Amino acid sequence: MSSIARIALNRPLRRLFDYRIPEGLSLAPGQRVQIPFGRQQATGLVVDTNVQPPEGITIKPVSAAAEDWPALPPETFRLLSWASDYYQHPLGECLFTALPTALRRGRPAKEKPVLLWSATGSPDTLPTNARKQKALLGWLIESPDGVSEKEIRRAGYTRAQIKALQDKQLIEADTRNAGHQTTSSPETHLRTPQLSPAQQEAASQLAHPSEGFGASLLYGITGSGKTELYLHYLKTNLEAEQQALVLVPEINLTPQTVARFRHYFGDRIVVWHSALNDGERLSTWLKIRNGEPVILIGTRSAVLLPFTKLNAIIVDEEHDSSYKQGEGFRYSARDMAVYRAHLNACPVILGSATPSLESYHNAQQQKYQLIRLEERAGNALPPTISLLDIRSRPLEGGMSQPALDAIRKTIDSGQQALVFVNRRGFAPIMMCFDCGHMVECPRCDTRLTYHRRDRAMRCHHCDYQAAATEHCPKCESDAFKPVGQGTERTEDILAATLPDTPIVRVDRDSTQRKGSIQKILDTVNTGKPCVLVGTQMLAKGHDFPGVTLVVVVNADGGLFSVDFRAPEQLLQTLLQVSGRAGRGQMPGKVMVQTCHSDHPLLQTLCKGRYLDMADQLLAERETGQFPPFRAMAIFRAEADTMEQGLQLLDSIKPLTQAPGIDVWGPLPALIARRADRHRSQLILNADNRKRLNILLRDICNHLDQRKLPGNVKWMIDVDPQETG
DNA sequence: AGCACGCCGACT
DNA sequence: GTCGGCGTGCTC
Repeated sequence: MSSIARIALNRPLRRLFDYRIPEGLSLAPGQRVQIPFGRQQATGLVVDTNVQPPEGITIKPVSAAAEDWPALPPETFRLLSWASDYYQHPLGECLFTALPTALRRGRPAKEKPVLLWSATGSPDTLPTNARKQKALLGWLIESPDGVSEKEIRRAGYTRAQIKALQDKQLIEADTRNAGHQTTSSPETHLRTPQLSPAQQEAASQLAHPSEGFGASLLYGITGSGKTELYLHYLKTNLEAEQQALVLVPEINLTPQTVARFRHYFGDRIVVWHSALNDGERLSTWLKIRNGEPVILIGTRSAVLLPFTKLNAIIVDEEHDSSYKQGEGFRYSARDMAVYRAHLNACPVILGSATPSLESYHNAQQQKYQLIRLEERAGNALPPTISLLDIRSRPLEGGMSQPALDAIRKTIDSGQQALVFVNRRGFAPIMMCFDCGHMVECPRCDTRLTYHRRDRAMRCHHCDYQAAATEHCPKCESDAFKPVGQGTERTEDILAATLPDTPIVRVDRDSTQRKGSIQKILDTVNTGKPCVLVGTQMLAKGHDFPGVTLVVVVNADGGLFSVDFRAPEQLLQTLLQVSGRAGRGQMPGKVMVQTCHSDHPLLQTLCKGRYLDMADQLLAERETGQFPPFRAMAIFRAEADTMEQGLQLLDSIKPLTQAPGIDVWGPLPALIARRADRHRSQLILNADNRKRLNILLRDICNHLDQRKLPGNVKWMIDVDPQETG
């Protein structure tokens, strides 16, 4: 009797398929295979071997193994299998997200050989007007080792010019493999970061990789030098042949961050982020899979890479919500990093100035070791935070007079100021003061944001946009005015108030073009007086040593939100943005404009100790029986009508009735209609994670067997980041 | 997800 | 008469 392999496919199916393993072929979990599937050929991943074949079905044989080693090594395979079960997402899709595109499509696990062009003829035969071709040929004649197409194109030549020379048989391509770039010798990177006494104290508490699994929560206030600590840790603890993973939020993976790591580790540093193309991804993926001793700095999906010698994991800004994938396979890279460390029996360091309540709770429960770093490097003083009640103050474009005065004073004394606005565009609402009409998105239940720079009305929840109008589109009245604050409007007010001062706007619109953020940062880093105006983007990552004043235009959005995470997120944002102030020798000042200066949350904010606020927020979470005290999952439905989605969720509600599980809903989502899809949700809140997991699995099985109208989609979100 | 099968409307 | 619309069902 021949053996059977259970195989997962890259399809949204919650089931696996069994195949006969042909004589002479040996397969192991994680291995890539070619299989006949229906009447097509597909690429699959072996999940199990030696399983009992199903009855009454003719089993087809595996066509071939793509390679004789598992594309997903054991720990990576186990990590993804665990995640598939934990997040209740189809195993095949989970496993395949860990493969680069080429391997997903069944192509060989080999890098495309680099074509090197070299000259075979002389430029004499070229017509005189072919100047570019002549120049290129001249260059290639001087480069006997050949030049790659990438380099040629970077030098300003086009593919057509290469083709023209090739057709005339004046150049030829050599398919010789460029091979691995030689890594610079470790001798050139012997230096180790110098640590302050406070940093040394923190460093001494971190466990060595040889001690096996252990999670540490590094609470380090902004400016305390967490990155030096990471660098020092890796430098002194990671052996030459070992791999390490450093997770960072997308927005923090800047050339500066990478340069800082390269300074100590040279070419041992490799990066992984969304801007890489398929070829670069494959190349890095293979490096990791081959066990090359790299330190990988990467965003969310880097936690899925096939490390084989992983000995340390660092999650920087562990509270950052971008670690949670918001669609499809909705995993949390931070949580998977902790489980991965457990599987690899290595340490994981979670670092933040504003730890998530989840991680802080784990530290209090002694699951994580709490390490504090509460001293700013270089004796910089922490910023002072003050509230500015704007209830009865006249505002100019959202800015109160005291705030404008403070900004002017800062500029006059040769320093820089930062103004934080939580919305891009000019104004979030355009409203008619005659008929009361507000311009809405035709496809979503949202209002359109007015973008004055390009005279457009845009929806921030779908890709809809329309030309802005002078008059009310409904009643033609010219009492048609912007309501509320956006970054563009604040920029205008500041430009009018401070005509001789550069105003620099930083938001998604102003940084869209590649390299534009760098240009902006270069301007600011000259240290000349200027005002930075921007959104969340400003709160994350970048250092502005010249900034001594931070103004928060409006802090009230998160105070009374329906989302239980809103207060935590508000505090984190306010503290992160506050942390931008006063990095140099100048003490920083933060002014928070609010209509609720007596709100306890804002009161505690002024005292500035994040962990005190975290204690307060955790107490509220416990009273409300929210995570991390209970386990939460959301069933989301999406359909052409609200009725269909609610009906589906209503029909599964009886299945959720179990002891220890609270069920809320079904209810329309906060934005009930998005891109013409009606969204609803059923929230499950359980006192026991295991029981919740089993319940979710049962409901999935039930739903898989049911036939639903084609337009109705459902999905599960475990540990949701947003409950709206 | 693909892909085929299938059963109704407007075309050469 | 058939070309093609997308509803349903299946893939070891």
